[in-house]
Amino acid sequence: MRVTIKRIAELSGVSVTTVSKILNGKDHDLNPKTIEKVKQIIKQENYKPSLLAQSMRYRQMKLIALMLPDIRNPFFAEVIRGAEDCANKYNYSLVLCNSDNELEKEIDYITSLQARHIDGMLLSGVQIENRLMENQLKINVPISFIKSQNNIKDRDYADIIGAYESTNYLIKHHHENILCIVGPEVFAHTQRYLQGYTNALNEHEIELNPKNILHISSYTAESAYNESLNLLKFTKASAVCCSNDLIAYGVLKALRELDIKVPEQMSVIGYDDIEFNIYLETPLTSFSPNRYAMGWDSTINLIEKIESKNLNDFTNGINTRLMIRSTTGDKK
Amino acid sequence: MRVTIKRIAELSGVSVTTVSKILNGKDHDLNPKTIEKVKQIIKQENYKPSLLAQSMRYRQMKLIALMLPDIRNPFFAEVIRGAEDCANKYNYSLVLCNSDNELEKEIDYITSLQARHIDGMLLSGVQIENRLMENQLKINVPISFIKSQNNIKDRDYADIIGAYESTNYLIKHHHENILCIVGPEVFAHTQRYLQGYTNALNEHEIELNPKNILHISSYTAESAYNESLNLLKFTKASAVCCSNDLIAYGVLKALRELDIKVPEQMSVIGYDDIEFNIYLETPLTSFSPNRYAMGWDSTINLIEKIESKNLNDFTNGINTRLMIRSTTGDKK
DNA sequence: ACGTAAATTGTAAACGATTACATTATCATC
DNA sequence: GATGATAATGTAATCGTTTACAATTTACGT
Repeated sequence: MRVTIKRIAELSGVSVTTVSKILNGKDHDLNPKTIEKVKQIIKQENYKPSLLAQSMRYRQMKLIALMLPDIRNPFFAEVIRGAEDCANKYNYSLVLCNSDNELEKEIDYITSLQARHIDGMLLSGVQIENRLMENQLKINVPISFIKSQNNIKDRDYADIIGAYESTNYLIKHHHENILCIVGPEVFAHTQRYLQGYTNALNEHEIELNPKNILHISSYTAESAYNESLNLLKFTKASAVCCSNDLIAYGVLKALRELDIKVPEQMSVIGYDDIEFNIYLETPLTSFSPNRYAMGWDSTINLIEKIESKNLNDFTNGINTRLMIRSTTGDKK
Repeated sequence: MRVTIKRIAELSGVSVTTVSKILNGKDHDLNPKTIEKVKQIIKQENYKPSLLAQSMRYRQMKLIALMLPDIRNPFFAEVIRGAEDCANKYNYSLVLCNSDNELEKEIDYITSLQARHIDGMLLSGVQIENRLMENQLKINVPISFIKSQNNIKDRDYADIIGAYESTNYLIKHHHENILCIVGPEVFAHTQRYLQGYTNALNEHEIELNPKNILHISSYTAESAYNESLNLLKFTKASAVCCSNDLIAYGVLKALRELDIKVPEQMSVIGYDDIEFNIYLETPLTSFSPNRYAMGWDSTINLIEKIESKNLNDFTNGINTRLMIRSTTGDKK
């Protein structure tokens, strides 16, 4: 049986009010002797107030839900760490929700999470993201989208910048015919990546060739491998921008199979810069959005909304940049 | 303001009892008309009972804590998916706890999680694992260790089998001088891996050379790289067993740097078989413990303990096996 | 010895659900 | 129309906290 405040009160021979006051430091009007005695018993019984009962009173659970497509995408690991460390610092716990990119699952989660009295919600790469932003769907708790910077303008999304800088880099290295392989259109990330790609082309007055854009059916290496083989076989392009590293992995595998040399015949750029890039045959050039910071900052942002106050605890160095490794080179 | 059972009662002009009975299907003694009316209002108001209040009464939160060293280790992603899918099926949510291999953090978590009224705890690769198994530490909720099979005998741990089969495979391919690079001793996994390695050597009457065993300071590629360089430079061994894939990655990097060819001069075997293995330069031979099943089965095991009943919902195909790829070969 | 202010401590309601038990309504029967 | 059986609904306690407010005790001046 759990030790309750009532039991502590009994053992100390005082009322629960007194114990509660001591627990919450509101003991200015209490006899120091009483305080001493009660504290002693609390320690002795190793008593910890029930977060459940507290939540019941305060109507907040100190619980944040983190919804993402699939934790197996290594992109998320680092983001989650950032989010968890931050949540923890402010006494929140993180509940994990894998949506598998299924809209139905996402909506199911939202309903059941609200019954759970979560205090807020972190969203990354989920389909409802778009709907929520357009206010087509209502959630009665604060939400925060995981992106590389908070309080930023549309133009400053890391996805846009990343795609822009990647494409730009390739153009600077004399590539003109550049493929862009991205995930399904439903994702905000996909759309922003494409936008960055388009921006760069426009800036250099290169005409956008719709055939150079390939939407694959999911953000996995397998899809990318299967679905890009055909395009890569016949393309005249000399470079590819991939909207995440997993896609780049699939593409690299396909290129290997087609015996197209990287970077000699084809330059490849990923996005996310997951740890594994450095262990690859030819380490992958990739845009690094500082995922830990993304997780942390979005969480701070959320907690600020939940508690309606300024925490001023954002990471300072955002540090997004194109990590140039070995899959990219000058066009011959 | 949240819709409560009280509000539903008011709107329907009945008492909360009546509503509660209807919600819980205990409406056999209620007037069908009343039931209809109340159900209608529940739907209209989109009312969901508060899990919090229910937990308060039933004293269970439908919450399971999952503690592991670091989610960034890709080994865990698949395990977590298995655990989450299973938890979800039985209406539990998963709370994530990264312990960073710090005993202090682990113990902190345990205390704070109990205040949170978690119903049970899943543990994987944490230091307290040993202490708990030896009953040096008490937790007042059911716990379950994530391992490859439940209800199994000591000899059947996947770690032991994996190390045994890996070593065995190397011996069969004429290697006799085999290194074993493992993580810190505090981990149960480390100990079991070493045991499997030793078992295999014993079986073939190869004497164990203590110098062939290297404990590195953490389960990361970086540690492995830094701390194995020296050993690899001077060793006469022709093969290495690594107690996880990250270690193998570090070792591969070191070997590349030392210009030791894999598998011609050195065979390398990992453990975990993380997805990335197939994208490596020379895809890594690795023992695959079916991590999804590990997550799922351990969770079933836990929920069975929590609810004291048999769910009979274990995955059937455990399917652990040595995935032979390109980092291993015959000794010349 | 008594009133009063100050110092202590306690009572009870609230948070949102569930449920044993009590109460009220309905109706047939004598 | 009183009685009792049955059907339908409601009361109040409980889970573990917090807190506005009430109550009690103590100290002190007259």
